[in-house]
Amino acid sequence: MATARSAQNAAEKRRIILDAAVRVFARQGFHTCRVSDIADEAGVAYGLVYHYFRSKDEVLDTLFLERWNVMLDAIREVDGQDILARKKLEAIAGFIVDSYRHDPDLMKVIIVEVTRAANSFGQTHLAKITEAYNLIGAVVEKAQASGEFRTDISPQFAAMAFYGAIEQVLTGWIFDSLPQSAGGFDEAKRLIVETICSGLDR
Amino acid sequence: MATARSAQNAAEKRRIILDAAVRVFARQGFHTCRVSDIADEAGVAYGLVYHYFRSKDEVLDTLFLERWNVMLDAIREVDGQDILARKKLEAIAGFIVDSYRHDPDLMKVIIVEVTRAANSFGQTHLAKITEAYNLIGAVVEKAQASGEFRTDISPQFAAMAFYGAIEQVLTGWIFDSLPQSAGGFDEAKRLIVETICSGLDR
DNA sequence: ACGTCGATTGACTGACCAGTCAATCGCCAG
DNA sequence: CTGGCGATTGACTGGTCAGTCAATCGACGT
Repeated sequence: MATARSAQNAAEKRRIILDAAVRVFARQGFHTCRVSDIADEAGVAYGLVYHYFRSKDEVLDTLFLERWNVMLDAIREVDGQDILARKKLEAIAGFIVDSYRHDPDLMKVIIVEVTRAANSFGQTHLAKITEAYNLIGAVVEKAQASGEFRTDISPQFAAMAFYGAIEQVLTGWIFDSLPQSAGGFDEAKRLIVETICSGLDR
Repeated sequence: MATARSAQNAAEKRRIILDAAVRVFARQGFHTCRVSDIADEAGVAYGLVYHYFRSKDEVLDTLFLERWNVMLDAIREVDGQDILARKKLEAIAGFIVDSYRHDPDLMKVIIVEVTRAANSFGQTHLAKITEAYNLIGAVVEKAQASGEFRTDISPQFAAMAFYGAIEQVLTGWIFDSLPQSAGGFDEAKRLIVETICSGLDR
């Protein structure tokens, strides 16, 4: 039966190209790399990239949306749980940090080429990106309503501060402005949440 | 006397091109715009851009370094004062927010095209960017030594969280993910410092 | 007047690269 | 075996632009 096996092969090839693209984008950057670099890295012919994707852009779009949707689902799932907001923020920060630990190249691409590049690609995905801020904002808002968080900081601001802190730490790791010590990942989760929830004051 | 007047004219022309570049970069992004767009916006001939700058890159480099050095000096100046660290952070956040208020286009270019694009341009300026983190880290470190800040959060982390929060808020304004209300700028300074120093907990 | 020299012009070139497409491959059904 | 069809190939095209350069301008000193 041709259909099933070839469908599987097709999906595998597509994945091979996507994975190669992650490595190439992470190494050279989206703008600086050529489509032929992706093809070479994947070990396929130039034209095959265009068999599986409409354009170079679509490759990056796919990578971003795949991962970002997983993250949005994770945040929604966490928010549905009946736990303290601080625990929710810990889980969210943990998810993002673990994403980086598990596949630093992919996270580098998403952050550097999409999230932090709202001018070019981010523009297309601005709504999706903003969705994350809104979900985090909702966590904060509920915590304010329940009395867990103070109410004189707008949830949207709090969300930006929280997400910004995480992204800055990842960016620091990505570009070696911040040392990645051995047990640094778990330490990082704690420090981020601790800073945002309890503050630096003694 | 030719020298003085022409030197002034030259400096003015250079400035006209730089200012035009800010508008063009902010509107279209560095990668997407052409050098001819800058020349058109400045009302000069294409070739003149290359009389004043070695390359398109050098135009962006100049814009970034001009502003970033001012900021580094401002941070150093603030840190030299004998005030609470919280006041120092307020002054630093205030300086950055005011920079945005005063020239949103320039800040957009610096953040979007350099600071948050460490892959392409940021790589060149990584050392300069990191210098800011280190200066902020030093503020925190001293505050820990004096007992003003808790000592279980590394100064480097705190600096990243603080700077990340600010940059994320500016990015939110830049791309309209975050509403810029009328008195929002001063409110923003307060909220950022309040969040990082005192935390969200009630 | 006139010569000099930096400022200014914009047409042109060379390189680069995304995307196309006609040709070939190879798997499977009949 | 064979025909069909999707997968795969990679040479080629068209368009885009950064950067060059020879020509012109014009301010100023003599």
